[in-house]
Amino acid sequence: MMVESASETIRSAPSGQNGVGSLSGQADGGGSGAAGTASGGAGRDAAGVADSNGEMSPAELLHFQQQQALQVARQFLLQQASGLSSPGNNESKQSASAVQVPVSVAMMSQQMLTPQQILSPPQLQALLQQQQALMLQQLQEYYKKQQEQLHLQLLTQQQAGKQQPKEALGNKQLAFQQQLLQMQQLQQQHLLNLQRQGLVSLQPSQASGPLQTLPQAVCPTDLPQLWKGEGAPGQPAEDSVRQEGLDLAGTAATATSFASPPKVSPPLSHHPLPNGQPTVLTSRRDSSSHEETPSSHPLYGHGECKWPGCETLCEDLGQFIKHLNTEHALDDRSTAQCRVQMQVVQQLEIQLAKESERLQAMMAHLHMRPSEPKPFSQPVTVSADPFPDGLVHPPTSAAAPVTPLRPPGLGSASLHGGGPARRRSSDKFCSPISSELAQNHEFYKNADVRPPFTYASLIRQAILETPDRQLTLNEIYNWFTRMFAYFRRNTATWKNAVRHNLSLHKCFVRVENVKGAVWTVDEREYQKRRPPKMTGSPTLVKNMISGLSYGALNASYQAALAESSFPLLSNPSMLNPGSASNLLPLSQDDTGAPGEPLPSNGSSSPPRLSPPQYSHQVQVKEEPTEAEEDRRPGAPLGPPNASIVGPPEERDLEEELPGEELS
DNA sequence: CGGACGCTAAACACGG
DNA sequence: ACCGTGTTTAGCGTCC
Repeated sequence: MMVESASETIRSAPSGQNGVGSLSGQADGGGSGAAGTASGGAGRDAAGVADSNGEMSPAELLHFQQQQALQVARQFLLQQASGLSSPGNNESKQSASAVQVPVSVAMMSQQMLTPQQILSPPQLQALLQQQQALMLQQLQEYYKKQQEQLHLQLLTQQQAGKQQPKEALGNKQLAFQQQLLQMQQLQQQHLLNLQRQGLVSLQPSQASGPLQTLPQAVCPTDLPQLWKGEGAPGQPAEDSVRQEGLDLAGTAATATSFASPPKVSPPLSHHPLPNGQPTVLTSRRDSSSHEETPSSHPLYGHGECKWPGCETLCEDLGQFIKHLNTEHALDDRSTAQCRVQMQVVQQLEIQLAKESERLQAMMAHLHMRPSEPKPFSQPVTVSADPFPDGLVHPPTSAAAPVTPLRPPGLGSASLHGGGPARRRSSDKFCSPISSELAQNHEFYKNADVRPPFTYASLIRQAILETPDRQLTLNEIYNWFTRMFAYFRRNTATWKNAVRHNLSLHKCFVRVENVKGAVWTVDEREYQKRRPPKMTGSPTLVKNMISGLSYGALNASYQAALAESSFPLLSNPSMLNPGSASNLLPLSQDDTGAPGEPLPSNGSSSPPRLSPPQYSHQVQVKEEPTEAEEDRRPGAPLGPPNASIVGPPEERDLEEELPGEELS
């Protein structure tokens, strides 16, 4: 029964993932599928609105539409907020996720990940962070403005609405939040730009799609194409100019700028304001007052029309105006495009809200930890705990600013909920256990969730965290209970499992000690044991790749490597600060170097990667181990050495070395 | 399908 | 006799 439940849980995890993936997939599919009709449908839709409101002035119409859009956005927000983890109405969720997709590669990748690879919060964060860092450097200024604009808009347009609470963070938080948001936006936009650049050429065909699904699936990324697709020769009209005067114009401008590569500094004013307070007005004013030069119009820049998807070349402003009036008059198409643009903005707003939420969660996690109620009171205090509380505290927050967001939804972890088995999958991916652990330390500690690691991994972790790298069975038990709420129950079961694992795996060596017997880890064996499959596994690799983006891949991979060789290393954060220092040395030695625990602050934790088999690692480990053991006064670690040295172990014989062979 | 793994359960042996 | 520690074996499930 236990097994069953376990497998079930595990299964649930994957399904959840798939769910996400499917969502995105659907969104995508919707987009492409609708391609054929999208333009028509969308256009019609928009047209319908326009028609129905035909009596309104363009400005009013637009305003009206915008309001509607905002409302929708609000709804989305609410839905998202409420339905973050609850199965809610699929549609809304889908739309939400669809919206998210463009937001970050990480997220996207997450969706693509295999079930097992659900990015753990930290992992996700890591990815985000890395990406953000990258983008930040390049586009911070630029996007800052944009974000501000959105923010402003949002605030302005929403009557101090529901979002308030979120924004009601402390100043500090706000600042932090904004930064994060900006970064995220940067990243998002960067992606957009990249994609756009690559896709622009595709335009017509692709453009076709999404309008219809826009409300839900539209992602900024699609816009360019959308625009293009829709952008059939326009109908004559005369109000286009007026439109610009509307908020919408601002919106559109904003969106446009989003869509367009940063390099193309839109006349829009995106000159970075020092204080980062580019208001729509400001930008507008700037542009308008800018001068009479051709580039003074928000929609005009670099000699071309910036109307989404247009890019028509205009020699001067006059010509541009003319172009605007003719090509982008207040007609169905333009209206539709405006709508799209509004939606884009909405999406961004939604995203913003979402990210804000996330940030809050993060903040809460990082800063409120102390006050956080712990479901299970402090675990049994460990009698022989080397690191009393240490384990991760400070490091976690310090080292990983961006961390686990979710105790609630930890990727796979949460899924395991109660089931007993983490399965191989977990095993495979759990080598980076330290990272994962470090980052979700609090979560696991408090949540009755089965950690996605194998017993062997956990045991190893427990042992390695010790300065001496040796623990008595009881200490191991204590570590388990201390680190995981989950193990505060069913003691009989997991303890038995622990013992079983200790006995079963050669990587765990029992050493007679003065005060009894202690267990140590034979890294070499451990590495050996884990099939390098991970590395070799096409699937895994693929997943990794798909799941990781940009530098994340490297980082995570490195982390994985480091981890595999030595968990602690890769994640000093995992250790408590104090203890970390103690441990680090060891690990460093062992690892052979990772002195720097990945700047990623461990956040770069990769999805549970299986520990790559790195021969040298093994070696490294081996050595230290030996030496240590030998030298260790109180700790007689003879046995392990022997095996390491090369003594024929029964078990060893059985297993074939992957070739990582230390030598 | 089979092998490798992982998990749980359980039987046994030993020593305190 | 009981308990904690270790060792083994068996059955099952998952993944490749």
